[in-house]
Amino acid sequence: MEDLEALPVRFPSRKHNHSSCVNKLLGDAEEECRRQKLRFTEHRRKVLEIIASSHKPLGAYDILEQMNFSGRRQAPVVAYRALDFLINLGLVHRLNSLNAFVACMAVGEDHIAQFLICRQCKNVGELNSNRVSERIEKDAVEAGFQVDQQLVEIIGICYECAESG
Amino acid sequence: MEDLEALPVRFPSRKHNHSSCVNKLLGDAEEECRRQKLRFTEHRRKVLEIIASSHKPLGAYDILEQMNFSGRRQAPVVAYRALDFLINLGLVHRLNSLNAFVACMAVGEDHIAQFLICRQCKNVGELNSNRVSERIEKDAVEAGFQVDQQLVEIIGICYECAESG
DNA sequence: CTTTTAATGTAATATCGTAACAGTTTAACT
DNA sequence: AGTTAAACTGTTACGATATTACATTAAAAG
Repeated sequence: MEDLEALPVRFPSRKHNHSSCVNKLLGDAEEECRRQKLRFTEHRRKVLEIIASSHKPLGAYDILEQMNFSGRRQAPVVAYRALDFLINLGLVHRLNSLNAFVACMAVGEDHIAQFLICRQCKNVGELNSNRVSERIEKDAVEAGFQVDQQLVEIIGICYECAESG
Repeated sequence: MEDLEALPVRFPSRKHNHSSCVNKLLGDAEEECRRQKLRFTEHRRKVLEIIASSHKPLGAYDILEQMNFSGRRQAPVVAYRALDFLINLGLVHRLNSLNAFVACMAVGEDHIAQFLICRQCKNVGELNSNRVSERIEKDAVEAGFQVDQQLVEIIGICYECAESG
């Protein structure tokens, strides 16, 4: 499967280093907020940090649990508010099939997010295939439908889980 | 837009007659249950009837409300059990983006369901494009991912809503 | 007709998400 | 700086969605 290494987008490997994801995302967030004159507050930073530290989707209440930095238990709405903000900024995606959230792996690439969800290791990758989104757009139009938003979530097994049985 | 009339699959028109949908679906259900030696009980029939009577997605609790035929309020689990059964049989689909359910419009056609959800009239159609599902399959494989299940939900405006402003 | 499997009834509870509103901080503008 | 407007936070309560557990009943298979 060596040839796959050359592909532009690939399911994230288990070995890969998350801390670089986190740093990149936090940097992107800061820059984007500066540009749009939005406030990158502590809650928002913390939530992004938590989400970015894993490629496994996290539920809002999982995130909430990890927000106890001041010893206090936060109300759910705190997590949801930060998530809404980050989603609007395109830094976080919501997985509708799991009621869960993942960090965006393609910030600034102007993509229509499409997700690959491994049901074994639970990691999530982004497919983000223009060929898929264009095909959807064309076929929908043929069916008499004008597309605003596409939701593509693909459940299966990633190559690493497939290899390790 | 007359030429669209010739298309094999099209977003369901407002004018179209639901009672034929209901009858067809109930017939399919009975036949399928006979074939697989499964029981098509009252709850299951009722839930299918309720869902099939509309192309608008219904939440489990909406369905539950309409199940008060014996004057008694049923417990949520009653609706969920029937829904699970019908989904396994392929007679009902779940819309993850809405936490809601619709009747299948292509029973027995061996399709991978893809949904068109009109955000104005709330009706739902099925796109069920093989070109889309094959494109997804191919691109996922290229990304090192083996597909088990595809989830495609497309939000937008149907042609009738678009025409009427 | 008895055994086993499937379905139901019922209560309780888990999980996910939002509304409402008072209080505080920040930015923007005199 | 002082004032105002906008955005963010804290807190409580609640609404919406979904599942677990277990006792009971009904149906099918032997």
